[in-house]
Amino acid sequence: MQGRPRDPARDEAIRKAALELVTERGYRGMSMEGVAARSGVSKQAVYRRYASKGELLLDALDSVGREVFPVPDTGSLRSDLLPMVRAAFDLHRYSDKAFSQAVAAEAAQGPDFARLAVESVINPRRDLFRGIIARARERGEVTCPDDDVLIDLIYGPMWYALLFDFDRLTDEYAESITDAVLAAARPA
Amino acid sequence: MQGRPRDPARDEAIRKAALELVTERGYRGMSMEGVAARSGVSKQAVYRRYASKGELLLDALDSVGREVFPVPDTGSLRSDLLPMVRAAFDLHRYSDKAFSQAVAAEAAQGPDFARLAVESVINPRRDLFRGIIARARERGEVTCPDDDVLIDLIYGPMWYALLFDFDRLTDEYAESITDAVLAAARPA
Amino acid sequence: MQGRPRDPARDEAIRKAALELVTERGYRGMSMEGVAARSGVSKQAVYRRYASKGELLLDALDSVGREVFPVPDTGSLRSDLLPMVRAAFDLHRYSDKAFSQAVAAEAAQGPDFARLAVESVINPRRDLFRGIIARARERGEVTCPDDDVLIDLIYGPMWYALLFDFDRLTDEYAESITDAVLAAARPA
Amino acid sequence: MQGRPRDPARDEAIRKAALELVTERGYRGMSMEGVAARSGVSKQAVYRRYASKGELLLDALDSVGREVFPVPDTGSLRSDLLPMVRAAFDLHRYSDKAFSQAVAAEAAQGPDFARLAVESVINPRRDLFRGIIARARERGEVTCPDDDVLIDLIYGPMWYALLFDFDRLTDEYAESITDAVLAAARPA
DNA sequence: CCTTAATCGAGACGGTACGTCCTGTCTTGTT
DNA sequence: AACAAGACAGGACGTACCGTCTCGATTAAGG
Repeated sequence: MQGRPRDPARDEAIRKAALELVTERGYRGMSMEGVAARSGVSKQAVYRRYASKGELLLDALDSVGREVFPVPDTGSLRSDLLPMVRAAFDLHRYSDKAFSQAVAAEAAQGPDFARLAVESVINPRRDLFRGIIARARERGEVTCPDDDVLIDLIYGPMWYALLFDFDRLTDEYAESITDAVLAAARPA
Repeated sequence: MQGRPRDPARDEAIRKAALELVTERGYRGMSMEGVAARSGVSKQAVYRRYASKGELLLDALDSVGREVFPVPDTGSLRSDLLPMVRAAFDLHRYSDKAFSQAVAAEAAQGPDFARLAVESVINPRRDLFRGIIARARERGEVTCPDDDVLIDLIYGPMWYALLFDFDRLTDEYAESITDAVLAAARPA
Repeated sequence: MQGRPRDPARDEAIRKAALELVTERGYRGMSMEGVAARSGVSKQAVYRRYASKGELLLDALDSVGREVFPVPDTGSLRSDLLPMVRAAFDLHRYSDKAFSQAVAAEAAQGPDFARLAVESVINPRRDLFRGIIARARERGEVTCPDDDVLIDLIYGPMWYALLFDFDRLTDEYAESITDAVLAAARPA
Repeated sequence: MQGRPRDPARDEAIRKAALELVTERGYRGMSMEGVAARSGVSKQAVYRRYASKGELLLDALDSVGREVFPVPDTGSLRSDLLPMVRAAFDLHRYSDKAFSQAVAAEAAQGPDFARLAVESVINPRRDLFRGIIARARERGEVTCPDDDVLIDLIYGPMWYALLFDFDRLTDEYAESITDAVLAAARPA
């Protein structure tokens, strides 16, 4: 037997409240208590779904209609990469900033959440770049052995900027980073 | 000035307790309350010295006998860079890991601490690389216009790994990153 | 009437669980939740039968095979009374202690349950003594006008001892109380 | 060293709130949370003073200006006893009813509080009668060996009536009980 | 030498959030 | 209908820190 099913409307309300709170007031301002209050849901209903603030955070993040960014395939690594990097930086510079900082805050507080975040947020995003790099490698545009290092060169600086609130994720910066990746991909 | 002077022994005890707690129990396990208790000092004595957990964190970090790493000057960018990157990665992989993660956690929670951390920890460390790069530029080893991007290529991936608890800050990784910086420094 | 009839096995299981819990863990340890869990019955099934913890308590109490104590008729008030008082004290001193204390706790918390308890537990027990006293009155052993006062002299001290956990309900005490009742029944 | 002293005004406010709540809403309506809220004091401040609802209850009870009832000494047991019994019944019939029922409820829920209550409330009240009985014994008005039984004959029925919400603590009842005590004190 | 003023410990204080438990109701699908 | 399962709002529980605030007791430097 399976009992009364969870009310999807509540799922929704909880995620919405979490998103709002984290956006408006940052990581510190999003409490389980606050989420319950704002969503008009009992604390139990929140804890039934999420054992911790972190889980809720990730699920809320997931549920945001991650509009799929079409991975480009132009035949040139640079022109494939640049718009992707720009899009990533833009996203984290504006709409997702508070959110990503919350993820960073939680991740830095313990490996449990870190693992979770890697699985559900970090890796999927990294994967977007793997196809591009693989194709470029076939074309001979990439000779360095390790794809992951190249991806680290993109996301590393991005999270670094997010973490310390550098106001650096501009289009020019995206270009600089892209060029660095290109250089590293095919070292002299 | 008059009145009873602050007891330096207490300064020390507080920093020590903070370090111990953050090392043993991570960011979450270091509370002002706990620091006071462990150091055998009153809460007031802590707050008199540090307005916030963050300030204490940074000061404790500062006070760790930052044994000055002698910045090398070998005449070649690669051989200057590599030991520095290795040392940085090593430090954050072992002794300073919990501590740096605490800094990350706090920084991600608000711009106030982020600014503070940049000033007292992030920038000084970046500066270590500036001299190296400047000398290399004079020798013609660096043609890319922006030093900061190069430094981001080092520290970005490092903090990224710290943040999400990647176990990646090995010597090989230091070499990969160094090579990427070299390639980016003098793009084809 | 239509629909599925109630399962008597569940009636039984519920009462049993209630008795066990109240005996093992006292009033505090008997929750509707706990009863449902222990009896392997849904909470709804419990609430369908009993609107409140109190009702369940009383019904469970009732259902305990109240082995009927044969009311004596020896021709003398004292020898009728004494075994009855002893039996009552004994019962509440041992097997029924936790249970009666639970009834007391619930009764003290509101007049609703108090009324219920009086009806289903208190009065029936008082009635046991009425016949004895009536017969004694006919024999001229009782001259005081009010039977109820005499019964209060028995049960009052008993519940008082139960309430404040006096360890006083011994056989000697039963004798003392009986003698007091006798004296009060035919005052000088 | 002894730190900041507790604010007596808060002591007072807490007790007052507890009294009000228990009077207005009964035992069930008095929660630690509610007391804190009504008294405008933090929950901590309440828990710092009282480890449990019971302790607070007793202290609040104690603090009520128990106007000392002058123990009479008229030379006759009956005329000493009657006003005392009347006063006791009256008190518990009116002003103290909710309060005493709360004490009963808590006492019935566990021996810890029961012991506490006996010590601070039950025994002191019993002691009021000891002097009277002792004097009467000297005068030869009391021949029964045990004072405690006589006192049980008074307080037993009283708490019994309180517990099950009998509306019986009238002046006539006080007289009946007094006469019963007299009879029991000097049995034929 | 004797104020004067900041320090010290201890710990109270109002808050806020934590995560758990129970109450009594309700909503599923199953029997 | 009753049933198991379990979601639900609400409310209380007792605990932990936060940062501020009294206390009375030191502890130096400056008058």
